[in-house]
This record gives sequence, structure tokens and C-alpha cells, in this order.
Amino acid sequence: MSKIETNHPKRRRGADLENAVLSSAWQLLNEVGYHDLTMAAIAKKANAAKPVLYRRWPDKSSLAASAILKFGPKLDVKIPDTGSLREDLIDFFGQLIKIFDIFGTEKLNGLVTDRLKSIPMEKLFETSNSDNKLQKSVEEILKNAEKRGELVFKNLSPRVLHLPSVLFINEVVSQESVTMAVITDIVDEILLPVFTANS
Amino acid sequence: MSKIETNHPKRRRGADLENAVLSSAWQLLNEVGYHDLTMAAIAKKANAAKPVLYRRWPDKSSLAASAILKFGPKLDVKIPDTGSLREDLIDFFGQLIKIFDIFGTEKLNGLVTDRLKSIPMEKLFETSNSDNKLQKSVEEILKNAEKRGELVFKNLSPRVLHLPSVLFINEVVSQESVTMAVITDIVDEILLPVFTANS
DNA sequence: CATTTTAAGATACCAGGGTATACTATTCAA
DNA sequence: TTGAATAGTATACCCTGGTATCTTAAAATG
Repeated sequence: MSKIETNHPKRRRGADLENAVLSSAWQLLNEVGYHDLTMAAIAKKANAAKPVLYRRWPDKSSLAASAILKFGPKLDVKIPDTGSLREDLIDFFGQLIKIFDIFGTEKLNGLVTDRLKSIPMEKLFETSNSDNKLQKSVEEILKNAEKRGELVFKNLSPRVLHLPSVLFINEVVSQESVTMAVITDIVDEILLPVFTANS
Repeated sequence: MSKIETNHPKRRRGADLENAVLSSAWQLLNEVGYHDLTMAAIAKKANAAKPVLYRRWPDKSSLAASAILKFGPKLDVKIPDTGSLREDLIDFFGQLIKIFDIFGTEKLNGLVTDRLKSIPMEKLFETSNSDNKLQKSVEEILKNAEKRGELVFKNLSPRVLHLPSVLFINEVVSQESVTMAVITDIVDEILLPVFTANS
């Protein structure tokens, strides 16, 4: 009996190994949460060595983020088009809540703040390959609103375009649970006034 | 000669010791910045033992914050009253910049994010004894604006009142330097539209 | 004063993030 | 086929935040 299965290489490499690590990280994240997630445990569970992790990810928070990106609920790329800016925004951010609800926010405690050490808030939703999906979605929603005459897109500065991400992250970091009520408040009290200020 | 003067007590206690620690922390903060500030170094410089630090402050970021509160530039309690909400806001937040400019923001890298692990954003400016001065100031500025008919104060929700702090913190966390240009942009593009949305 | 209580001192320790090193299995180019 | 380059494995190590323990000075109590 030899290498029947083709792949029982003594050493996994590249994508193989990477997947094993991410998978282990994802499982542990679900079991113990970000705070109690340790690099050593991930390595052990993946039958890999710690340096392997650090060769691929600069730090624990990046690794965790990658795992969530890979195994977590996918952002519904469907951009709502309800015919009203308000409804579109509420609908869209309502979808975002899910990512945090799947675990319960305690399991993610510390992740966001750790991420903020290396990257600015607006970039939190960027993946390495793809661009900031959240940002793009918001822009599309706003352009749809422009077609209906609700605002003038080119009047919106980058800072204003980032505002939704910033406010959303803020809620998450503030350790409160982000409910639909919170979302509608943010939209009504802040986002709509800002977006339509130059309509 | 009684010991009331406590000239060379072998052991400092209470406020004495606390001041020594805070002073050491402040000096080290200026020398090496928050990231390279270590509890051991603070203790050593203050000729104190590490447990002394942890008996008074729950963690490194709290100790650093206390030191800054004690020795850093005082927030000018003077609330501007220029006759225009816009100018008042710009003036006030312009004052805040100073705290971060004294060091250069790199020296404070990590402090804010560490603080966010234990307290929500809006509370970052609260001290243990006094209430949130920043918050109070913003409210006063807004009430002055109400007198001039620029807005209706009671229409502003807590979330909206916290917005200035949130945006300011966000800029700091984003590792960009917060300039006056940034401040005026924030005021013009975001704060004014939001505050006056219900005028 | 004498005794009790409080808190500082000294120090050892633990856990976890992150790095360095020496060695070896794979891949790939020649 | 062989040899160099690449990237795993194993493991020891460093650093620092934070804790535990034991001793002892000082303050408070009476």
C-alpha cells in the first residue's frame, strides 16, 4: 500500500496548508471566540507550526479576519433598489448585522479594535484581493438615489461616503448590539441628512 | 521632629506614590510613545513595584490616559461663542487637536484602540471624577445655537450628540493627522447638516 | 503603646503574541 | 538527474501584560 490517495504528502504547502489553517481558525473562533483564540492553538489544530501562520498573516487579527471572510456568511451582494434611499440604506445595513449576529458579538470582542491597530476604519471591510465591497455598495445605492433626484452624487466627499462604515463600526466597537432600530436611527438622524444636504 | 513632614519615608503611599507613577508614565510616554511604553519601565522609573500600578489602574491604557489627563494640555474649558454654530464648532475642535499634536500622533498610536477595548467611544473623554467634558461643551455650543434660532436642541438624539466625538476619534484612530482642514470638512459636510436637519 | 489593618516591596510566575534558528521535504530549473 | 531555491517542521526563545505570594513598613484603631 502506497500513496493511493495521491495526496497524503508528508508536507502540505501553499493553498492546502493555508486552507487547513483558516479552517482551524474558523472552528476555534466559533468555539472560544476571538479573545481566547490563540495562535498556538490554531497551529496545533491545523498540525502546523506557528511560523507558518506568521508567514501568511501579519498578526492574529488578520488571520481571524481572513477566516471570517472565507467561512463567514457572505455579504449579500444584492444591492437593494426599493425606490427610496432610506429603505435602501436600511435594507443594506440590515444585512450587515448578520455577520455579527451569527456569533454573538462577544465572540468578536477585541477583533475590531485589534484590526484598527493596523488599518483605518474605512478599510475594515476591504479584503486583500477585492476592493471595499461595502463602499462600492453604498456608492451604488447613492447613485440610484441620484437617478431619482434625491441627491447629487458628485457633491459627496470621500469622508461622507465613508460615514456609513464609520458609524457602523462604531456601533460594533461600542459593544452594544446593533439592532434594526439602531440602523434606522442612524439612517434617519445622520445618513439621510448628510447625503441629502446638497440635493 | 515629627514625621508629619514625611521627609524621607521609606515607603511612599497613596497620592504620593500615585503621583510618582503618573509622572514617570508621562515622561516615558513622551520619550518612547505609547507603544513602547512598558509597565515594568514605569514601575522601575517610579521606584515602585508593578503590582502598585495594577492596584490603581486596571491596565496600561488606563494608566497612560490618567497620565495624559494629569500632565497633558488642559482642555480649554472656554467655550467659544462666536455667534455662529459653524465657527463655534470649528474653534472648539481646533482646541482638541492640540492634545494630539503635542506628541505627534505616532506617540499615541495604540492608546485609543486599547482604550476602546474597555470603554465605548463616547466615553473616551470622560475622566473618573468629572463627567464627559467634551460632551457637555458640545451641548452648550448647540444650546447657544438654539438661542440664535439655528436649530432645535431637543430634536437632537444622544446618538447625534455623540457624533462629534465619534468622528474626531475616528480621525485619530485612522492614523492621519487631524488638521484644521479636516475639522472644517467634518463640520461643514457632516455636523452642520445633521445638527440643522431639524431646524 | 500595642495590635490590627492596609498597602508597599520584591520577586517569581504565567500566558500569549511574535521571532529566530536549524533542519528537511518539496519543487523547479538546468 | 541533480542541485539550488523555497517553504514546511520543530522548537527554543524573547518580551510584555498581567497575577500571585510572601514579607514588611506605615497608618489606624483603641
